[in-house]
Amino acid sequence: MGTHQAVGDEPVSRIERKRGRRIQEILTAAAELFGERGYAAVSLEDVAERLDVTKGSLYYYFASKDALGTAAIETLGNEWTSRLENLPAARAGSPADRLRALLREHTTIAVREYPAALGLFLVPREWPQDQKERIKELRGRHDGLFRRVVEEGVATGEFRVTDVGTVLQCMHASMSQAPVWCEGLGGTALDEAIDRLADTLMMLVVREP
Amino acid sequence: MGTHQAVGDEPVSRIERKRGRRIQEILTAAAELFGERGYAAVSLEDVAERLDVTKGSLYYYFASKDALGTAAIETLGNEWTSRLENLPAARAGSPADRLRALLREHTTIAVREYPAALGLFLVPREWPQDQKERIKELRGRHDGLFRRVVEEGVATGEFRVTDVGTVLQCMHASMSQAPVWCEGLGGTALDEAIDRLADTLMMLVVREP
Amino acid sequence: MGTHQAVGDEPVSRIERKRGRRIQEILTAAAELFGERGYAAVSLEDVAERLDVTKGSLYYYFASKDALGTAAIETLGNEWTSRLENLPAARAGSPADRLRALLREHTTIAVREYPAALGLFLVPREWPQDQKERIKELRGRHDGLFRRVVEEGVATGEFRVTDVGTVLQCMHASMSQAPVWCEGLGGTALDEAIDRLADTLMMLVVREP
Amino acid sequence: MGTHQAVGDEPVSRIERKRGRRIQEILTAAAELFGERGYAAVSLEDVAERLDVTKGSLYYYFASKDALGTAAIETLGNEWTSRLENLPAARAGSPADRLRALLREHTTIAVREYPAALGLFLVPREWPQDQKERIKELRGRHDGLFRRVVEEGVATGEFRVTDVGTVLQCMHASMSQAPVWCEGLGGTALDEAIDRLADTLMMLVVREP
DNA sequence: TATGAATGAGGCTTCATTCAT
DNA sequence: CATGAATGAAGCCTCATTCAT
Repeated sequence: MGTHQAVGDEPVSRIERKRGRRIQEILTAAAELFGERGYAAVSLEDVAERLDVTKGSLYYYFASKDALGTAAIETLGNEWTSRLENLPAARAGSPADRLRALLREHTTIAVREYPAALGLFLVPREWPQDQKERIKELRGRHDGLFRRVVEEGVATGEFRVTDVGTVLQCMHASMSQAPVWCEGLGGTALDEAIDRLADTLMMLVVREP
Repeated sequence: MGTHQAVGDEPVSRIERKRGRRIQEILTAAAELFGERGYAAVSLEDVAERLDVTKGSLYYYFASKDALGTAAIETLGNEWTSRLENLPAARAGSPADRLRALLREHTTIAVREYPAALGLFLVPREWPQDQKERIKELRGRHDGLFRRVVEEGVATGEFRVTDVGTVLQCMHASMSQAPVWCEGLGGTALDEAIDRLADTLMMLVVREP
Repeated sequence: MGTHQAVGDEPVSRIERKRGRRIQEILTAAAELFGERGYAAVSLEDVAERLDVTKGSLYYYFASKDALGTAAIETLGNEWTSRLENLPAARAGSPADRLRALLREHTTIAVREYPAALGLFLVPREWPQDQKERIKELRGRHDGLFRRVVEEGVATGEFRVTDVGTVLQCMHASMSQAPVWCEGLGGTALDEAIDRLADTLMMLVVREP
Repeated sequence: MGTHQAVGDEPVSRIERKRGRRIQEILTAAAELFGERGYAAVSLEDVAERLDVTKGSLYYYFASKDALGTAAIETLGNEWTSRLENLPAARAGSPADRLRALLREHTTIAVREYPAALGLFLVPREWPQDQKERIKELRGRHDGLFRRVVEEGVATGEFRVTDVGTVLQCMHASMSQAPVWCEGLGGTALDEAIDRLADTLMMLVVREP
């Protein structure tokens, strides 16, 4: 049975496109749920219910819960990174402007669209060993984005940092927790909170006049 | 009978002291495991095994897994906070010195002694509602320690911050992730990593000359 | 998904009819066992074994042991009452004839078909509170059958009773114990025992010439 | 260790008398609880708690829960029977008067003092096989009391019955359920209910003028 | 493809029982 | 005698997984 390639590269036939779309739906639902409650606390029944299908159907697309989990993270990570990569404000301007844009966008996505899914990257503790590797890879690519900007700022003398790696870790950790702090906030208050976070994190690369 | 009071005030008789000690053993083991893998991913079997007893025995001391979880967090949080409160270097000197001392000690405890337990405070997502309240309380007391120093520094003009609340959140989030980054580090490398983290986080309150 | 509605109104599709049949099988087995040994003394393992399935399967149809218990009683009670309601001999003739017919049929069902299940109605002591209400309702409907005949007999002067309610209670209690006395009896002896019981209970409404 | 004779004949030494008294306390508590909730639903913890001792202590007096159960029933049955045997009104007068006195007293004990314990005799279904035998014996002796009076009444022509055995069964069954009907009744209402029951059951031996 | 059904392992919890002190 | 502690089997329940249709 031609099953379980899951996240293939390019769907070709109409039927495969449909399959690809279905997979995306599943992954989206799964990512949301895993993010909301954590991997262990989500059952396939939960995922199936959100999609209005039966548990069994999921196995047509994914070989196991673990496989679904891995793929969900992967999809999520890729989409996220792509959005940051394609953010216009992050591609031009001074390193400071670009970094702030990245920080704001990243936090906004976290808080607005995947209010919980960020925990997935942050807390690989509860994931099976297999997935941990995958997650680290994804984070690598993700971090690369920020790293390039920071290093460029350092190179141009615009930034001054204690240690690039540590700074990036702090940024990531802080943004990942944003959905938790911001729980319950909305509208303007939320925007302001995001701004405050970005401003605060910019302090980590600050170069005083 | 005399079961399930768990975290009583002060044990009196010899027998009660013994009981208290046993409870502490259990709580330590539980806190470690919950911290390592998350609440949902830890079974009572796991806890029991680490203590080399049978599952059933745990129920002699705790009425349920939830009760054990709550107590584990509570104990851990209290001990942690106490240690920070009693840290000599955190009680005298300039706000900057005291803050750095707190940051280093907090991170050291996290990395060295409870390499995993910090996640408990950080990720309340997956905890039953009951516990969430408790965790928030504990964090409040914990955060208060840092907050006082930061606010004092701001008052004296020694610190300059974007926003006290946000700064504290970032500090906490960052330190909580330290055990994950530091996984595998040891000896001098570990000390240096902790130093780097403290230095980096000090940037958040920096007052330029 | 389509789980746990258990005792729906009328099955429609073929698949739902099949589900309904399965549910009935389970309920029958459960009612028998609960009746034989009492609610608390029966494990789902017992029920499953009698059906030659695994414990877990039962949860596909019933959300809990309590739910199964409630449904078992409900089904049993309804079926029982229906059979009495539709008994030809209980719908025509003098009250005395009809009452004796009811007594005999009721006892026969108890002894022959649900040799044990009667205890379910009789001993609500050990049932969770929820079920107690349900049981009382069922008994109400059930008792109504007998009550109508007795009251009619009293109205026509054919019967003379001390107190209708008390008489009904005695009848019910006595018939419910019949399976216990009759344990081991068979064939003619059993028929005679049932006759004797009916005759004896008729004494409770006797009107002397 | 000289344990587990449990219900010995005559205690001799002071120490054995004390032991005997303790045993009686335990048996009383146990009988009450078993009667209230049924054998399976009562834990030794429950029994111990009512006596304000620890579970373990019970094993000094009884070898097992089953042994305790058997002994509890035995004690209860014996006491009950003795009280009926010694009832003045049941030892003199016409069979009718004596029978009515027995019925009333029996029901009164059931409802007033052991509001639930009667079920123990009535529903041996849920008891381990061992106990069933014992219970049947006890019931035999118990029934003998009623039987003698009924048979005497029949012999003198004062009573007319369909069948002595059946009549006795009905009486017993009906009285055993009394605590259930009477649940919630009190004072005069309770007395009246008991009277009604006795009057109703007297119908079973009625000899019309 | 999808579903309804079933399975079996594992998790939480209770409880009769044992035993050192 | 009595207790505190521990055990292990058994019970309820969940859930990932499989499979016939």
